[in-house]
Amino acid sequence: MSEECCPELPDCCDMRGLLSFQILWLVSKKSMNGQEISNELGKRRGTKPTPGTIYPALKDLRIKGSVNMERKGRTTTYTLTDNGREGLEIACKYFCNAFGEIFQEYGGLTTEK
Amino acid sequence: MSEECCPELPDCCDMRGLLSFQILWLVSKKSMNGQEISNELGKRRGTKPTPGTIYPALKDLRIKGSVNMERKGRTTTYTLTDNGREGLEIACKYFCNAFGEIFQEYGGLTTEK
DNA sequence: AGTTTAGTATTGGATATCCGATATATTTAT
DNA sequence: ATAAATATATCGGATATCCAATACTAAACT
Repeated sequence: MSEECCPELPDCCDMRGLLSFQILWLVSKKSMNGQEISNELGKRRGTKPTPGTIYPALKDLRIKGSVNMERKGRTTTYTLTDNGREGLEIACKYFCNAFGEIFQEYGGLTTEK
Repeated sequence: MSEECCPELPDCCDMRGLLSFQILWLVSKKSMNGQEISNELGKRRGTKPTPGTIYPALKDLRIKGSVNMERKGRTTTYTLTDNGREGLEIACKYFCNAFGEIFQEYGGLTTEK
């Protein structure tokens, strides 16, 4: 088996969305560059976002003031701003309120394999 | 206080997405008409989707074969198809794999108020 | 020096999700 | 019968999210 599980994409409904939210969540755990963020997203979503997806998203988050960019040589490190951390708190509340029941009812079933 | 909590929308990131997934989840619990589905979404998201949001989404799900429509008088009742139920299972797996950690780390904190 | 690789970035095109506005049909109320 | 309310539906416009393709820069390699 591979190192991480490989979630299949359903054909019943669209699973896009919440990319910027998930980026903020990941960056809140650890400041990372674009490739590292893409890798973390790939682990969770099954497919790594392409450059045309991830870099515009990061640019928007910078414009919103949610993350800082610091370029050093070849890589750009993204760090959560204070503003971003406050917003993320609200976003997590919103997210858990909207989707929490799905985990409570379904989430526990997949861990016991 | 009001009957349901009122999640605030963050300004740090976009919280759109997964509408069709959430509709399938709701309909899997109970066949409903458009207004009932909108009301359930409103409870979870804080704002009810407008007709311009919900009806095109339901139409797409019907075209995909995930739900059936049955019009009776003024209302149209939406029911999950077998195909939709299979897809929803996959979608839940995908969703929990992608976002589960956020609940595990954050979700429990909001229930104790 | 020259080549390759890694990381970043933009462009163009597609789709889903959002709203506000408008419209229609059915039911209920007057 | 008429009016009001309910439920459904479409249209136009905006934005986020997705990909494929292309391009650029800095580092590493030969």
